[in-house]
Amino acid sequence: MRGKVIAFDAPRGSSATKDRMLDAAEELFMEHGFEATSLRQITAAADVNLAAVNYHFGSKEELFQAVLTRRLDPMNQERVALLSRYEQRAAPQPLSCEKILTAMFIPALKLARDRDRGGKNFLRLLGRAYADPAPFIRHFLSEQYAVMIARFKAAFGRALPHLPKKELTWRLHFVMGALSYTLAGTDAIKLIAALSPRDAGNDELLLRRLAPFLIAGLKAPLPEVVELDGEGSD
Amino acid sequence: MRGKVIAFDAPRGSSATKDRMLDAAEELFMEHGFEATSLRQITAAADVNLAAVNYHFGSKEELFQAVLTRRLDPMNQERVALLSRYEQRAAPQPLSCEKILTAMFIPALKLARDRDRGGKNFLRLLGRAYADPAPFIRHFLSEQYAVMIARFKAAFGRALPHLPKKELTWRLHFVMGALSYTLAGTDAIKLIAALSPRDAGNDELLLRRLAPFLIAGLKAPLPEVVELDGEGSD
DNA sequence: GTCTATACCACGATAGAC
DNA sequence: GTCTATCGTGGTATAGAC
Repeated sequence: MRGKVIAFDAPRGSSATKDRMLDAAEELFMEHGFEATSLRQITAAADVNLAAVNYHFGSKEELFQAVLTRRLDPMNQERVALLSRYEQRAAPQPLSCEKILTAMFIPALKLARDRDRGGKNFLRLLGRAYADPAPFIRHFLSEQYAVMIARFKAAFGRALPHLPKKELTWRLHFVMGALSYTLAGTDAIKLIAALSPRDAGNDELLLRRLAPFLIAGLKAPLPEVVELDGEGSD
Repeated sequence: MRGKVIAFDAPRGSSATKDRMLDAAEELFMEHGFEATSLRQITAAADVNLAAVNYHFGSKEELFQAVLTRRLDPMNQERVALLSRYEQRAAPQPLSCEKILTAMFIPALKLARDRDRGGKNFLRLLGRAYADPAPFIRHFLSEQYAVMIARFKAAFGRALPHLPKKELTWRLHFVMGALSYTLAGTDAIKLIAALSPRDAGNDELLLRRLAPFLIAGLKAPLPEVVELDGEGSD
């Protein structure tokens, strides 16, 4: 049973067991978060021994990273590829903010719709991870996103030439924050269900509402030097 | 529940112990998050016995809620009070989005600056809690925020009369998300440090950059063809 | 190389002595 | 009110079976 009988030219040994662990871990991490999921739950669900996690991945943290990388890496590569395709098509003119944001959203949507593997709940896991206090998660994600973010930042810079670099950095940070938070939300899911029950679980609607909000924010006038607390109560 | 009636001006014995626990818990929860902080750390820092947490608060979860309530409740009450004051002053005209957002931000800033109590790091804890997967945290926060959010939603509704209610609900969700995420971020802190080292730890600058972004998003044009029903909404 | 059984220490919670 | 002792469960490490 747990022998890995691999037909054909399947790669060396580990893949069947490792994949079962990754699948089980992904599902449980999505449901309960990182800290609240125990290795005993994961290994029981995957029908492997408790020690298998440590053998194949080294630790619970590394298992978590492997779960994220498996889908995140291809998605970010696709984002960059899509952006490049759009740019070549529009050349020599720079892309619009709308188009750039589309290049970010479409691969995320594609992942959300891939029900076979992970499906939309993976985005929730990702959004949560993005706000997790654990230092190893933040560090890992910022490395995963570094290349993609730099690429999109350059594209937005061309689309918004009047915007100082500093300001663009901030606004991209806000964009990523709003996106992560929105995708992470159980709140968002409840909102969809409450506002239009027929569309519950429809991430496309969610992103279509988010996009104009973010684009307007990116194009917003520069902050004025106004006293925020110049309001005289007492 | 263990009803503990606190006297008016003579919080005798127990209060000191509870406050020490709250202070220690706040600091440690801020640093490591809820799950990653152990009661043994907290009780050691507060110099009380391990069982004291369970005696005074009932559980780790209830201690966490007590930590949040202590500062969150006054802050949200202040937000509502400030909004009412602005509205009375501007009557009969509705408040601008800028002014409404200011009423949200100022009490947060005030809390951030109150170094004696918690200081700015409390906002980080709050932002994290807002994205935490634990159901009890989400449930608790949505109750804490319910009144305040409803009040501000009505105000924004008057400021943006052309915006359908559904859309406003979504955009307020995005606003809260971006705000929480931004305040939660260690990333944001690093960003400040990287972009303008002299202003590291200055939350006011952060919010002053965030405000125009959010206001533009709130005023953004409606998303195209969102309704699949074909029914006119709102 | 893979996998299993098991031991280890830290965690949250609680009962009962003082 | 406070403390000690203890229980069940958590992540991790390792010795040895296949």
